[in-house]
Amino acid sequence: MKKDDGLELSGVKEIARRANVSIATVDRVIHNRSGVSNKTKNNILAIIQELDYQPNILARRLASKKLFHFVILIPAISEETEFWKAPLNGIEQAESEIKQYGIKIEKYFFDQNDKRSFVSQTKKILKNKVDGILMAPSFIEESLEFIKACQDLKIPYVFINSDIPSQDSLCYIGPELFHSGYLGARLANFAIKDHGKVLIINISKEIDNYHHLLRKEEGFRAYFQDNNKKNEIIKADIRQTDYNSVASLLDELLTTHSDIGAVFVTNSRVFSVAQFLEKSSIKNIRLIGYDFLQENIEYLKNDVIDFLICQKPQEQGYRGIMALYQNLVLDVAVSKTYFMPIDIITKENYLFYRN
Amino acid sequence: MKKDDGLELSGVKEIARRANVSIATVDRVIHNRSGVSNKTKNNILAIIQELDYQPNILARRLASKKLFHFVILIPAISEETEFWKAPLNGIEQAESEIKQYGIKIEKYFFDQNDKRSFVSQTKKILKNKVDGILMAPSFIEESLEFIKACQDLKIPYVFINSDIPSQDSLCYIGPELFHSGYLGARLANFAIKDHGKVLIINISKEIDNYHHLLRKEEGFRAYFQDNNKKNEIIKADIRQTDYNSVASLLDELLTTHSDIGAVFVTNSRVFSVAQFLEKSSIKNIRLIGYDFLQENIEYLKNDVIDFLICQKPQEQGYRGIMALYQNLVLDVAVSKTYFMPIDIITKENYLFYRN
DNA sequence: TAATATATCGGGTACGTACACGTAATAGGT
DNA sequence: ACCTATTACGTGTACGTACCCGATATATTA
Repeated sequence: MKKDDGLELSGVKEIARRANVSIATVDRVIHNRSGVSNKTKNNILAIIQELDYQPNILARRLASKKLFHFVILIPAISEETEFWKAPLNGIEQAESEIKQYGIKIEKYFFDQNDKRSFVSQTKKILKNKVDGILMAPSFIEESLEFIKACQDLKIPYVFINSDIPSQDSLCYIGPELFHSGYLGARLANFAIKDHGKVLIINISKEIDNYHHLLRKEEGFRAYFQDNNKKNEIIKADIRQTDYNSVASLLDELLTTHSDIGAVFVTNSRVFSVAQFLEKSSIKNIRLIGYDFLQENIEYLKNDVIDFLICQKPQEQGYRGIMALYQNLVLDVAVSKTYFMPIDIITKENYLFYRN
Repeated sequence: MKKDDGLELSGVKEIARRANVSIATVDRVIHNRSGVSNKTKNNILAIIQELDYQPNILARRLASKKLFHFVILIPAISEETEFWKAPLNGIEQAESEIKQYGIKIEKYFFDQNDKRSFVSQTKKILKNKVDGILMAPSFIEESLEFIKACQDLKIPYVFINSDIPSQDSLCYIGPELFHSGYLGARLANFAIKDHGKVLIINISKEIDNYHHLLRKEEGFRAYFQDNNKKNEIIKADIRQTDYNSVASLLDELLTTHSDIGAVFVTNSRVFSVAQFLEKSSIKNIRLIGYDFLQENIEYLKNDVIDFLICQKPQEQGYRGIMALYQNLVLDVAVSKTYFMPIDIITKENYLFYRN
């Protein structure tokens, strides 16, 4: 059985036939190149409309010698946290799917605790030919500077995992932080009902990521307010991310406040809190945190962590690359924001979770 | 910048050059066609190995006149439940992505309450040329008959949403039912703690889908057993799916058992239970059920339903078609089972859920 | 008027693969 | 020895698009 069974004609050849011109002329119109009179151009455009011509991507990519250079700029996978391993996996999955279409992905990593590494990587990036960028704009000031350069060079960029709104990015792919915190509060409330205090902990070394955590905190508080919950909310910031610092602060907090029923950790470092609770044999405190990390999963299995909220970091990476691909290669419009689902992971469903 | 910047040669042409034969001979070897001496064949195979030759899918699909016919056989979207709308959406999304690669999808639907419609559709399917099938094996006996015919015709088939194990399907894509019920129990227990009875309700007209629900029930009970929960579990089967039947049975049950704390409905018909609870102004019963249907979401918003468990039916459809595509067109191996994640949907995160 | 520039277009080849067809060499049969 | 089959290849065209290179016609300039 052959492809043309349906006897539908289309393609540049048919357009050329109808317009009584050559294929080359049709091609010029399609690519908006010069060398075509307005009359024939309009005629051809009309025929394209009429036929609802869809270019054959296969033939297009095969014939085109153009090679697309995509660049990613994300935090390196540190010993501190392997969070960024997941987006990288997604990026590599996308890469393997589209590399045969003439797309090359250059990978740049920076140290989350060092702005200068971010800046120096951005400099390197712009030394080469770049068609599109997928980046995590962790440092706001430095990111703004970088995207200004990109705008001048007319290089489109996609934000991943955290957003800088109204910066004319091609799109943002990542969590909606407010509702993420809001859900965290619901889970906390579910766990302890209306009794006991709840503790919010931000564990972050870098002040720049802080607005991130704050937005989650807002959502968290909003839930208790919206639902008229009277639980007292206590907040703690921890700038030193090592275990000992976390432990000593927790120790202090738990002696001051005897009736804490639940702890909400606003990022993936919930495992260090879990470690403390386990070591201290504290079992009457419910714990909620973020991200499908191996360490966190272990405590989820132990019932030390009750809920993990996760937003498919791997899919974020995958979709980020695909957004560039669809926009630049397939010339398809992509939606400005793609909020990831806010997934709830428990001991009972983690086995089936796809990061 | 051109594609061949990397100066890497490959492709049949290069293989032919190295083997000192023509392209056609290489092509014969690649497609395992006859007309090549063992000596040259082995030589060419060795070179292919050495070069790690990856055929160019673009050129392959462009040059090939072969048209793939995929068939889907799933329940029709009934007024009773729009559940199958989601998988169909996923199928159509996949279709739009791969139709340009010479793939056509023929859609067959059957009535979930009528085995004969299933059988008659299977007969129709086999009248035409079919390269692969995506089906929901709702009726076991009839499905077994059908896939026997498929095996004879060497047509690969993918199961979706429910499985018939050890039937040599290309793969199964759908939920793992036991853990799904297990999670339901955890959520129920979370909602009512250790007090009160829990009620399991199977609402299903067709006895054939019943094993489905039973497996979930097993998981549900297992949770309570594993965790030494003493809550009494009451079970109810409802064969008449109309609201009045459901309502009258619930009425009866709730008068007999005064202290029911939570209800677990094993499928998407949880909305009818919700409707009853709302109409009866019963607020002290927590409700857990299945699937992201508009009706269910409304009750989720009203706080009548507490949790919905959902397993991405749309993605199931998408992945089902893609599994066929990858296996038949790209000649890539696909894993035998792909269990969908078991997602928890609440009032706080439903806005961001991707079905 | 002739030379030259510019605008408008067509011919033809290439991308990497599939496959129909032709051809040469060998084998087997009479 | 001749004819026929069979085996083992090579040649060439097609898929739909991109784009180089030229050809022709018209406009501009000296």
